[in-house]
Amino acid sequence: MTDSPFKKDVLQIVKNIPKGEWISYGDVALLAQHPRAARAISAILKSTNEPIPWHRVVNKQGQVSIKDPELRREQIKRLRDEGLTLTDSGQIVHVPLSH
DNA sequence: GCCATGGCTAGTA
DNA sequence: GCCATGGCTAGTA
Repeated sequence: MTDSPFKKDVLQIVKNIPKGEWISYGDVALLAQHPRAARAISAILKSTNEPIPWHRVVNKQGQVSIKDPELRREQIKRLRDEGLTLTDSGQIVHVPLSH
C-alpha cells in the first residue's frame, strides 16, 4: 500500500517539527492543506511505522490527548526529555524565562 | 463497499 | 462535522 500524497505530506511536516517544540493536530492539518482533517492526523500518526517525532503533536490546548496509558506516558516522557515542562496529567506548561 | 472508531476542533438554539 | 484507518461483508475474477 502506497501512502497517499496527503499522508506523505503529513509525515514530512511532522518530521520537520523542531526538537523541543510542539504543534497541534489542527495546525498540522492546516500545513498539509487539509484544514478540516485534524482528526485524521491522529489516525495517520497512529498508523505509520515511520520513525517520526509523533510525540510533538498534541491537541490545541497543549495537552497530551492519547488515551492508551502506555503511549501516553511515552509521549509525556519524550516531551520532558526534550526540555518541555508537563504536569503529570499531560498538560504542557509554559515556563516564563527568569531574568 | 460499508460502518464504527477516534490521539480533533470551531463555534455555540 | 470532519476524514483517514481498519475490520468486516458482499459479491465478482
